[in-house]
Amino acid sequence: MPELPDVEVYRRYLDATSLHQEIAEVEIRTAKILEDISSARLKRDLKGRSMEATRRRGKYLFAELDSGKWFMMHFGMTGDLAYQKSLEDEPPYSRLLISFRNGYHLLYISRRLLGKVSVISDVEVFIKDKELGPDVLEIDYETFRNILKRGRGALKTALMNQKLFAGIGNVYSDEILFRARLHPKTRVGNLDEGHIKELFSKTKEVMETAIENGADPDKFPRSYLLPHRREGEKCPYCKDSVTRMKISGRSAYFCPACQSKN
DNA sequence: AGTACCACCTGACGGC
DNA sequence: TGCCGTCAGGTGGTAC
Repeated sequence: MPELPDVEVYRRYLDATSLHQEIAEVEIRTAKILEDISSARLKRDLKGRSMEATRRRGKYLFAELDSGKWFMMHFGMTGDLAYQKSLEDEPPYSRLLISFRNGYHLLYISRRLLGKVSVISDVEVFIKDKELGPDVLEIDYETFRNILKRGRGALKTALMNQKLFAGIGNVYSDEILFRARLHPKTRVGNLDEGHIKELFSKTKEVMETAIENGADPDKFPRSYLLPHRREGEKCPYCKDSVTRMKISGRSAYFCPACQSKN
């Protein structure tokens, strides 16, 4: 479930487990996850190296190698990391296996193969190539407002546009809109300063709350939409029914009573 | 330039 | 039980 909070949790996990250890072996089980790099090249770039630090931009995770290059990870819709000693209980869909000199292994897991890994030389260049907007965990209000005003169509679509804001995906955009009490189809151009302030603070609040709870939906406050994000479930505020609506190809869940259209 | 839809994959789940 | 359609937390390409 990798949106910004999930990837931030992975980043901290990587920090806590995998830094400063020499990579002894690399095994690519499914080459499909490689982005603009060959299996041989990825192995050459990782073997004998160690990860020294991590960075994240939106849903992209980067680990700096002691060579100065960066190991890039993106998780698609189904992705995870696992650090473990034994390979006996290896999780399914492990696509990349990094074995450290200490005997432990880091597994990159991707069921639907929509994620990508690579080695890049410059994170800033990578961000520029992908045209990623500012990370919403770090963005300040002025920037947030100016970017949002550039948006045109549905508010939900703008929030999820990684070129405007990096990090918000389908689930958390619904949560932000629910907490800001705005309809997902609200036209961006119709927002007033009060709406934008509310969106900014709810974006921060939702991201921070999600990270604090390990991006685990089961740990979310019951007053959030996420635990009730299914068609027909009761809205935690007004007991009206949560409704599903397709917006630019994705399912938006919202409460039609609480989230008025502007 | 912006927006909408499909493709990429592998399931999980509900209805019949 | 089994088959079928739909949906699933992302992104990039293509067609307007």
